[in-house]
Amino acid sequence: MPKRDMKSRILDVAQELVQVRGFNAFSFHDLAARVRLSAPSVHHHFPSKGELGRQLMARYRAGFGARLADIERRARDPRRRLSRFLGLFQETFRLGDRLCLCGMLATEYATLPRPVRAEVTAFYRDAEAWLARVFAGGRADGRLTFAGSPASAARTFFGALEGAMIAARAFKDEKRLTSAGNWIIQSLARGRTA
Amino acid sequence: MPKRDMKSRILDVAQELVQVRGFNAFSFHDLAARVRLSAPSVHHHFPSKGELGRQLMARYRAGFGARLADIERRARDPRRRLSRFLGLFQETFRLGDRLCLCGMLATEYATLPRPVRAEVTAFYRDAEAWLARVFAGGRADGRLTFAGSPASAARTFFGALEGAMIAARAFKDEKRLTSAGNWIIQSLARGRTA
DNA sequence: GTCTATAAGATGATAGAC
DNA sequence: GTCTATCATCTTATAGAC
Repeated sequence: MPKRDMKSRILDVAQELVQVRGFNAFSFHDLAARVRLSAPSVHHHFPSKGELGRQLMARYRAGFGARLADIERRARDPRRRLSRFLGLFQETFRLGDRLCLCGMLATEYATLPRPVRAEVTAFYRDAEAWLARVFAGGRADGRLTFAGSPASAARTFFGALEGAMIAARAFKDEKRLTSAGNWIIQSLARGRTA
Repeated sequence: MPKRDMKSRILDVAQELVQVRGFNAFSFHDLAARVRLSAPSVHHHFPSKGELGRQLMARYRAGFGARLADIERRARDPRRRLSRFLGLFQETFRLGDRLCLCGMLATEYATLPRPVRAEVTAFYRDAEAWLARVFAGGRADGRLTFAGSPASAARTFFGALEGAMIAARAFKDEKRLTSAGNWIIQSLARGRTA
C-alpha cells in the first residue's frame, strides 16, 4: 500500500494553508510546491479552487462529526462532553498557528464561492445541533443550568470558542482558548460536580 | 469647507472593504474605483498596502476607544456598560455584512505585515482592559458575579462577541450576536437587577 | 498523473507628465 | 493630487506532450 492517496495529501496541505493563511491567501503554486507537484497537477485533482475548498470543508465536517460521535460514546456527563468539545479546538491549536477551518472560512464568507459557503453553514448547523443536544440533555437531568434555549447556549458556546481561538493564535497563548471554554462550562455548573 | 478630506474618504472605503472582504481580498484598484480615483492616486496617500492597513486599524482603535469612554461617562451600571459594548457590535453589523475590523484582521493575522499586527493586538488589549475594569468594578460593588479574574471574563466576553458576529453575518441573523452577548451578560447577573 | 508552456487577467508599486 | 503608462510578479486555469 502507498503511504497515502495524492488527493488526500493535497487536501491535508490545503487544509493547513487555509487554517493558517486563509482561503484567499494561498495559491495553487504554494499548495503544489508543498506536495512536490506542479500547479497544473493539482488542477488535475481539483478542477477549480472553489471545488478544492468545497471538498476540503466537506471532509473537515465529516471528520469533525466523527469526533463528536466518538465523544458522545465515551463521555456521558454533559460537562465532560463540553470539555471534550473544547479539547478538539485545543488539539487544532497545538498543530501550530491554525484556526478552526470553519471559523476561518466563515470570516472570509463574503468572498467564498457558493458551494463553499454551503459547507460552512452546514458545519455550523452540525456542530450547534450536537451541542444543543448536550445542553438539552444536561438540563433534562439537572446537571446543567443555563438561561435561554439549548440552541442559544450551543451557538454562544461554539461562537465563543471560535472567537477565543482567533485571539489565542494572535497572542500565541492557548490559555485564551482554554479559559474561555472553561469559563462558560463553569458558569453552567449547578449540578453535583459544581 | 469640503465635505471631507480625501485621505479620510479612502480610509472609510478601505475600512468597509476590509470588514466585508478582508485585507487579502481587496485591491488598490477596487478601493480606488470606489472613491473615483486611479490606483496610483491612492498610493499617493498611502505608500503601501501595509501602511494603509496600519493607519486603518489605528484610526479604528482610536474611534473605538472614544466610544468606550463615552459609554463609561453615560452608563454607570456594569451590566448596562456591557450591553452598550455589545451595542457597538450590533451597530457595525447593521452597517451591512461587516465584521469587527479587529476580528477580521486577527483572523488574517498570519499574513499581515508586522505593523498591522501590532495594531491588532493593541486593539485587543485596549478593549479587554476596558472590559476588565467593568468586570472588576461590578464585582467590587457586588453587582456582578463571575468565576475567575476580571481579565479572563473580559477576554471571554470579547472573544464571544467576535465569534458570534462572524456567525451572525454568515447566517444574516443579528440575533446570533445579540443573544450571545445577552447570554453571557445574564449569566453574570446576581445583583439587584437580576 | 505528471509535466512544460502558455494564456489572460489581477496585483502592488514606480516614473514621470499635467 | 491626480493622471497615464509601465513593470515585474502572481494567480487561476487550459492545452497538449509524455
